[in-house]
Amino acid sequence: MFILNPQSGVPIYRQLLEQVRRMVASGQLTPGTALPSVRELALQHAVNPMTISKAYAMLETEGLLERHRGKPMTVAGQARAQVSAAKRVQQIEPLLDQLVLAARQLQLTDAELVKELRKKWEASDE
Amino acid sequence: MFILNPQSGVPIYRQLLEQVRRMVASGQLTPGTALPSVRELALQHAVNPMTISKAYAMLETEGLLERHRGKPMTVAGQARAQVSAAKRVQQIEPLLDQLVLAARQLQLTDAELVKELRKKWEASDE
DNA sequence: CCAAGTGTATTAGAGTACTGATACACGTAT
DNA sequence: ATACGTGTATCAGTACTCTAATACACTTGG
Repeated sequence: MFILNPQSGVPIYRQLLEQVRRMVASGQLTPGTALPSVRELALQHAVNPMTISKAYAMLETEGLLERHRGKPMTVAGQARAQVSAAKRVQQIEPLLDQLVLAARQLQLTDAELVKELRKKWEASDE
Repeated sequence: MFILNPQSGVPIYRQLLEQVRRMVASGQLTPGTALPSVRELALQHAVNPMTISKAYAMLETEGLLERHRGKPMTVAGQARAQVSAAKRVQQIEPLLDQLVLAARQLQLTDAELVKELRKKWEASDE
């Protein structure tokens, strides 16, 4: 359900935060949906359960998740299911900034960059 | 000369490492070129001089920079000036992977993604 | 020579991220 | 009631990142 890479340099909890935010914003996670359990995610990604739990707790503070004792965390009712495309685009701006900076410093052309992006896009098309 | 963002979550020394690598790979930094001094960069970005020094030291270990006592670090002679486009493209793969994952989770279309990328590209056109 | 410029070694400390072990409170199915 | 499923609090410890304050060795320009 989530893709967590402990080797990427990006803290695991932050990867999880961002991915949940995105999937709620896009409506792939709708209000009421139960999230994978802390222990399940931890086992699956060879990560400590508390790392997951803390990420979930932060998302609850944000109002994105709801906590029900003894039951799995669920997507909060107040979490707007479908955010406008414009607002969703805002969430990838930091990544775009990083990418464009890197491509410029490598003196790639915009054509090369777009070509590689399209290639990756197709490759992730399951 | 370099763009360092202490707030980005990516360690400063790593941002510097990557940017030097890219600019050497693209030939924007040629063998013999002197790099900005440790103290200059540190002042400019409100960062501790040792943070810069340590990044430089790592780049020397990599063979990308050369150290001359009492003089600025320079790009090493062995550092291949112009790496092939194919190899340069490899350096942005992790960023592309992150971006595509994010865009998919946000359920953006490839058209929207490419459009935003082009927009950022133009905006960074100095 | 001397002052100012290079990079660096050393040591100390703070803050964050993550691990690991343990224990607890609550809900649900049997 | 029992067993198992949730999430969580706590405490300790490790590793990494960055800051800070010194001091040193070297080169260059006056």
